Amino acid sequence: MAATAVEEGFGLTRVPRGPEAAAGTSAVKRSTRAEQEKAKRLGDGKTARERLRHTVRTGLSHAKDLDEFFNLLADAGLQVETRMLPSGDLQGYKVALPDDGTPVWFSGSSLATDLYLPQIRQRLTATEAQPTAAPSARRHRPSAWHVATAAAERNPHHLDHADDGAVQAHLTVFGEVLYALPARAPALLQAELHRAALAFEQAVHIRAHRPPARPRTARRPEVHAATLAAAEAAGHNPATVLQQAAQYRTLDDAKSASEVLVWRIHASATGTHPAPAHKPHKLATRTSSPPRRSVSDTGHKRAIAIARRPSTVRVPRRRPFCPPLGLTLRRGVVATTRRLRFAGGMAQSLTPQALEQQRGFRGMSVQELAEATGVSPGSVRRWEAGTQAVSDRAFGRLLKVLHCDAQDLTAGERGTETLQDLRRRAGMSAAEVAALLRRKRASQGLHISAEKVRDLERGRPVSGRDWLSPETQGWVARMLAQVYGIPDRVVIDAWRRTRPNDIAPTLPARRPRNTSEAALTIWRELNDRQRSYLTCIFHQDQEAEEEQRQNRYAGEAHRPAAAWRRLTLALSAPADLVGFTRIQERLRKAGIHDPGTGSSVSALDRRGLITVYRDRLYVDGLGDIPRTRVEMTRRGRAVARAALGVTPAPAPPAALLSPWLWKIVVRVARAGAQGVDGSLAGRGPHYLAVGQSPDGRTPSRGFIVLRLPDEADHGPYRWFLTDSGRRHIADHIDTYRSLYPSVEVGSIAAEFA
DNA sequence: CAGAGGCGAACATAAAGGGC
DNA sequence: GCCCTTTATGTTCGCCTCTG
Repeated sequence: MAATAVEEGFGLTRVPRGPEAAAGTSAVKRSTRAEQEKAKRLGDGKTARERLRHTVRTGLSHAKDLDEFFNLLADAGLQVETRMLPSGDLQGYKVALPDDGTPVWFSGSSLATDLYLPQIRQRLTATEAQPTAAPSARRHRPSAWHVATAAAERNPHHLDHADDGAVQAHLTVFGEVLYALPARAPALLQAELHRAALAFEQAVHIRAHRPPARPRTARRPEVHAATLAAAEAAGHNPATVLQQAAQYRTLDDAKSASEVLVWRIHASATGTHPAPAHKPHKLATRTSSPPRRSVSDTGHKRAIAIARRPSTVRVPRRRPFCPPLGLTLRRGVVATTRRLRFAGGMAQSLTPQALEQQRGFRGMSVQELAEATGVSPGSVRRWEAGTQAVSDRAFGRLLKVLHCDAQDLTAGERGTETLQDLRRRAGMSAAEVAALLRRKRASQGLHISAEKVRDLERGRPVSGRDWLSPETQGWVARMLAQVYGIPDRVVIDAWRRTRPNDIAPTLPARRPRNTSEAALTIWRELNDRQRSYLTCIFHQDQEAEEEQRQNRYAGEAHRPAAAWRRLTLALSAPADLVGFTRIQERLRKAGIHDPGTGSSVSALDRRGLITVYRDRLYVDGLGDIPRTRVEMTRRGRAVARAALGVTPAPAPPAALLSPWLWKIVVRVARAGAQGVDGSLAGRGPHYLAVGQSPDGRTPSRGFIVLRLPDEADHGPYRWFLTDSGRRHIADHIDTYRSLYPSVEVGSIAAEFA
């Protein structure tokens, strides 16, 4: 029903083929099977055609004319060849990836219809013909980000009111903006923007045409998947997503307009900001709820089974959108919706349309996906039809094959994972995990079985006396992290979400490093002078490390170790002109009054305790003078520590936040129901917010979330604590207060104590 | 119009899940 | 740990659409 409405509303029925269909659209050309195989062989997620299409489109979006266009392609490292007519006019072009073998050429039209040379020429000409502002006005024009965002905000109006051609033009230009953005965006946003561009490319492709006189059912995967992609990728339809995006955060309240735009696009596409249940949904809502294990009146956890005999209830051929739980139409018959059992109970379940969309994006047929995933095509069809859940093992393989994140396939978001989600992502059954855990020494005595793993994941009491202690649970959490190949903190957070009423697991303390006898032996072999040098350099190194730590706490950007560990030892110039370096000062205090760069330094270098760098430094009045810099090696630090009896400061337990992130969490907690405004738009959200990821791979902590304030149904979104964040504060506030006394917790101390 | 490929449905079976 | 139930998956068949 919903699908029909969307299809009718947007004419998303079928894309005409052939040249007449291509005009004015950006229909992409699918990669051939051979190209996909080659990409797979090379361990590449993308085929050559996809890479070229992206690069060419990016170049086009930056170019003012054809010359610049070809120059940009060459600058991007592509091999470019043009064909000339006898008249001297350009006839066409072809491109190939930089390749040490025989280049495989693709003509522009074989990448996408809008990359055909006449189309490009037409577009560039049209761009040139645009009236431009007077030069004087340019000085005051708003930033490109503001312009782009404003254009995005106007798109809903165009979609609603403009004619078809104009709509297509707006969408094409917006798509080009999306392609151009990554080049200008901060590095951490580039991946998001790139994904948005790809999603939009698919969406625009099928928006182009009104339905033919005789409605037909889309059959081929690219057409159907793209239809869904349009709805799905853009939060179900382009008009709604853009309207919604415009209402999220105002540009003016954020430090970075680019982040706001990315946030808006991402939030619209993934439904990051679900309106509270009591409020009217502003997003084109997913009509599906993640299928959940139902609980009967008796409390007996038994799901309503999927019909084993579908002869009684015919499943419709197509269910583009998951029906709401409750009632749904099945070929004119009202029947109760059957809920999937989904092997994980509360696990984030696969969204059928998301799978179909991801498969469509990659141009894979059901057969191909089934082969790659190691299941039968029948299973893939049932997953996409929503009649069968994906097993834990198949889910993990699916993520690998589709090169996507769990959140791309499920309604779940990063930072909301349960223990079972983590296992499904790793593609393991409970029995496999139990077997792997049993092999670990730390699991001895725990008698880990698949049943205990399941009990743990369901929040049920785990049998066995040993399981009660937080220390044991900490060990289990760490072993799970090792088995799944993810950081401890991810498991700890998922553990707390899964078992909120338990005591938090305590991660095993880091073992104090033993003083190495080998290090002491090296120390004994040094003469007094060499020992003094090593000691002074070590102290200076530690001082630099502490300075660096303080700067980081103060919010300064991360600097690579090479930039601050390399210490200046000496300048070859009279001391009365250039003074002494800090290391030389230390050496003088230690009684070495001729602190030069001679044999002692070389001896330490030879033993691998320090690395010596020699270069020249320009000093006013003296010109270029030789400079000697030294950097301690790990071995050098170990020797100095062993000899001086210094034990490194214990690092905070892995599940705790850095002072910087703790400060953010405290700030959001202190704001309470008011929330914190968009000024939080730094890197913090990547580590802390639901739906984000610090590294594009592991989930964020999920401690804060951007949403409308309670009781508000419009206006700017603000940051609030999640339950997970609240629990984390309650679990660790005392530890944090002693670890980071400079972070003022204020009123929340009483609230969370 | 024939063949290929995609898809849904029906049935059989292996495996996971749950109760005791 | 056993046994029964439930569910995911494999296999096969027939229908539909597209392509040449």
